[in-house]
Order: sequence, then structure tokens, then C-alpha cells
Amino acid sequence: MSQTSTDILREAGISPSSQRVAIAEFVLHTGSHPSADEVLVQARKRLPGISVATIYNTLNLFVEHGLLRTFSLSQNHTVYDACTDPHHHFIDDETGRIHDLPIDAVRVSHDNFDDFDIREVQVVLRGRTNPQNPPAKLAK
Amino acid sequence: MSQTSTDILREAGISPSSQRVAIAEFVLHTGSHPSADEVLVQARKRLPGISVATIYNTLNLFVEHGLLRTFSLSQNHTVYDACTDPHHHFIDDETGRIHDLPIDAVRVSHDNFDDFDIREVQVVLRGRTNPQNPPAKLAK
DNA sequence: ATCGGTGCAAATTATTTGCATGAAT
DNA sequence: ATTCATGCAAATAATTTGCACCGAT
Repeated sequence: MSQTSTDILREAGISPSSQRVAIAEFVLHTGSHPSADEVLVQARKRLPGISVATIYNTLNLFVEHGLLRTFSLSQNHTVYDACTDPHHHFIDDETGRIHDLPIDAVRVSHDNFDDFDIREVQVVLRGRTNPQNPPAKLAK
Repeated sequence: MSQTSTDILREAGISPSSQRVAIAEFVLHTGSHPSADEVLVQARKRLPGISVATIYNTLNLFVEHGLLRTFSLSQNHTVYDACTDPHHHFIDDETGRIHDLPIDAVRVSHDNFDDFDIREVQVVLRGRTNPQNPPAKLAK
């Protein structure tokens, strides 16, 4: 980690309270796409008393300051994605797990629409994760 | 309308109770992408006493039987989309309104992934709706 | 009378609001 | 002493569960 969470928060213009650092420590450095609930569990490992409301408010704050992006999946799951390089997503139908795909693995082109000014293109691929992978990858 | 809601429900293997018909009547025929709440309002116009739980349970039932698809937008909004022809979506940043795009207005190609078996490709474009349209379209 | 299907009240889960506390001037 | 930021309890909104009722056998 080249920069501490505290530094990242300061640079984003957020004052680094202990609660915020506890949350940042996990959510800005995980490759997973955690829900608010998962963030709560991890943050409590560092700061046991932290409240649910603070998790939500802090995650919203991070989103407003561009440190995170929300990603709204099927019904009951809003998920947070650390804003690193742009990428696309694959969602496993069975487990719901989200995998990042390199941006250039998916190409999109579209017509010009008179009525729409397009700012962002979001591609979600869905399907199954193959059990019979290249064996090397299965090694544990 | 070539087929009544009752017929559609029967064909899908759902017995057409009055509540279900009241919901189907709106949600299977609207071009909009209503939330559960909007469905509630419309269904109550036909059947004033219908409960919120019935709306949710019925919408879930329709989804299971392939009559609807859910579409999960930013945080607090799950929305239902009648399963007609495949299409993509444009979401207005300001209003949150969803517009359908013809399927062939967007082209996607992607690498073959060893690990993933892709069943569905979902493209969401986001941005602003242009106020300065071809004037004809603005006429009211 | 029993059983499966239906609808809804109540319970649960997710998220936001508003206020109490503390730090900075 | 006043102001503003912060965190959290409580309120609200969204969704699911489980049971009571009704119609068919």
C-alpha cells in the first residue's frame, strides 16, 4: 500500500476520524464488492462499537467524494466498488458474486442518440462460473 | 391488446385471481418501468383494498414465471420491466427515468472467458436527456 | 374434514433523518 | 460562547415470512 487510508481521505477532502479510517481501511483496499453489511463486520474488527448508521453515512460520504461507486445488483443488494481503474462486471447467477473484468475485454459501440448525452456505459455480464477450469487455477 | 391479462396469466400457468389480474392489467401493458410502489398505486385504482404484500408477492410470482424481469437501479429502486423484446436501457442521471433502447442500437463484443459461461449481456447507458431536441419531438 | 392455494398483517431488513455531543475558534 | 462537524439512536422505507381464510375434493 503506497498511501495510507488517512492520506487518501485527506486528499479527498474528508477529515480522517477514527470511524472513517476504520471503514476506509477495508473498503478502499478490498478487491471484493462488499455490501454495507459486510463493511460493518470488517469495520467492527477495528472499532467494535461503530454503528450501522455511521457505516451508511460514511459510505455515502465516500461516494460523494469519488472514492467509491455504488453498484446496484438484484433486489436486496447495494454494493460498493472502490474507484480504481474502470472495469466491467461479471455476476455469477448462482452465488451472486461479482468479478471484475478488464475494461478492454468488453467492447461496446452504440448509435448516437439525439435525445441522450451519454456519460457512462455500464456492462454487466451474467452467467455461471465454470467449474471445469484450467486445472492450474483450481489448485489451492 | 390481442390477449387479455387473464389469458396471459393462464398461459404462464398462473391462476388469474382478481388481485393478479388487477396487477397484470397495468404492469404487463405499460411501457414504463414501474417500481413496486407505482404498481401499488395503479392496482388500487382497480382494486382499492389490495395490500402491499400482495403487490410484492405477485410481482415476484410474475418474475418467476417469466412475465417480468427486475431491473435494479441505483440504491433504493427496484423496477419491473415487462418481458417483451430484448432491449437495452438508458437512465437519466437527473430524473432517474429509464428509457428503452432498441437492441441493435448497441453492439457489444467480448472476449471468451475460460471461467465464465455468459448467459446474458446487460448494457446500461447513463447520462442526461438533451433539452434541445429536434423541435418536432418537443411539441406537446 | 382436509388440503393446497391466496392474500395480507406483522416481522424483518435496509437505509435515512435529526439530534446530542464534542472539537475548533 | 458559538459554530460546525460527527456519530449514532430512532424513524422510515423496502421487502419477506408465516399464518388465517376460502374454495375444491
